[in-house]
Amino acid sequence: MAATDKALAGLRQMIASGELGPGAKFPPEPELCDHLGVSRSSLREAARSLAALGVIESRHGSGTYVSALDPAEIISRFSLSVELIPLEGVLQLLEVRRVLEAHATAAAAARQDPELEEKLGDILDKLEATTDAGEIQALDAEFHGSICAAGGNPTVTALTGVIRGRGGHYRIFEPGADFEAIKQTSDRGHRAILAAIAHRDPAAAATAASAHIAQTELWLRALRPQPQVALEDD
Amino acid sequence: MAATDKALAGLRQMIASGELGPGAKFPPEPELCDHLGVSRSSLREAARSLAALGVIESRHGSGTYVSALDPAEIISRFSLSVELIPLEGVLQLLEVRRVLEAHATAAAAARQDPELEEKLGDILDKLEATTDAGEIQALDAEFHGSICAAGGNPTVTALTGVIRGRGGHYRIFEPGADFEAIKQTSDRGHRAILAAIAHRDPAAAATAASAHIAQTELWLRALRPQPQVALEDD
DNA sequence: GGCCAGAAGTGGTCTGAGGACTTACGCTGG
DNA sequence: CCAGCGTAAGTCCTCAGACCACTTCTGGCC
Repeated sequence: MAATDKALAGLRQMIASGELGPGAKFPPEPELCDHLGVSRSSLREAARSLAALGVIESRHGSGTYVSALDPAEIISRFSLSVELIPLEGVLQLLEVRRVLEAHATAAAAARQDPELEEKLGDILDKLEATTDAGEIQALDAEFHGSICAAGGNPTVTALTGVIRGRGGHYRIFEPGADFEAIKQTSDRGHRAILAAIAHRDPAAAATAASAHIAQTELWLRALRPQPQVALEDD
Repeated sequence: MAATDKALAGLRQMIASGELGPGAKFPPEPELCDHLGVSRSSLREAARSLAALGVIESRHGSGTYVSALDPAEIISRFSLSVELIPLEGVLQLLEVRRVLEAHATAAAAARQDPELEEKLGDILDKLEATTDAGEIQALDAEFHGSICAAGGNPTVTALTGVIRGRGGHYRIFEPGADFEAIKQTSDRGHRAILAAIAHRDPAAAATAASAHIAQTELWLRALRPQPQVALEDD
């Protein structure tokens, strides 16, 4: 087995065996090198792999630690790769989002939470009042994200959030020929979701959310726009 | 910005900008170091991060390439981290699997595919005839995996597969007090799913799949067994 | 008791060298 | 001319050593 793979397997085994639980601290790098029988370069490359996957965290000057191993945090790491997926793959991911978000929206509707409804109403008021593409995207994310969070499963919230972020790179809401029509359809979809939640109707909420996201898929398939290339600074 | 982060951002930007598409080859490491203004160590650590996320692939002696950027392949990389998630997080993930697999099973039922039904029947015949834990797990994965594949969305298949693999580390099917009862309930659940698919009844298929996985969640919550610690060799 | 400076511990980065593997070229023999 | 093969170039992989940057703890000072 190659050196880096050996180090990778060793580090993972230390966690999988229970020797190191969430938040635990690894021995210093020189000690790990000795224990695993690899050079420091190879150990560090293996550690970078696990850090990229959200399994461990290196803190400069302090040490290397096992992460919380929380699935929501681990899934969030996927945005680094998902943001690079081409349109064809994004459409497959949007189906995942549609199914999961319909489920989460239904769960949110089953709850009795006036504060949530008020918050969602405020978001939609702002959303319907703006035509700025960036603001639309941010408010849309806040609307759907709040609903998913109310659904009660942080992992679902994280997964749908990553996919939503990827879709947002496409310029559906840039001013253009169909801007008004698209914006109105989108706004109506949001109101339908909120109405279903306010009526405590999980089935209607799921249907409304599913239809809303399916509409986004249709726009993407039809427009096939080029994604924005700019990446945020890390 | 730290050196490794600078290299990471640079590599991602080369892909995001469209300069390098799926399958494209990167310049040699020394050239990239010069271009990005970092040392080879830092560049290699950044490359390892992206390789762990399934975005790039380094081939010894050949070069470094952009991956196919296929969402199913990228999601498969998650098994490295998902396999380390503790039970509490696995339950959140199982809800994701339940929702997605119900959806995929419904899609499979909507198709008319006698070959699939025959294949699934054969798998269940073997599954009902064995009591070996490893064989049960393999056949169960083949059964559900075949159905998801028939659902038509490879990304859904990959995601459910990763989660199923994680759940399989728990020893539900180890011989014990409730082994017989659990096995019978599981077998009946599989037959119900197959029957719904054979009857071309998507709604029934979704319900059967959802109930089957929900049952697994209940067992996991009740038993809270310790996961097997052994990891497969890479 | 609180604050601050120094020291120890630890990860981050760079440089240089040699090894291992893949690929492509050109030679040889048919 | 073509197939087979060996060599050479190209590229990534691993190691070793040194130094830097950041965090944390300790001890003394006010």
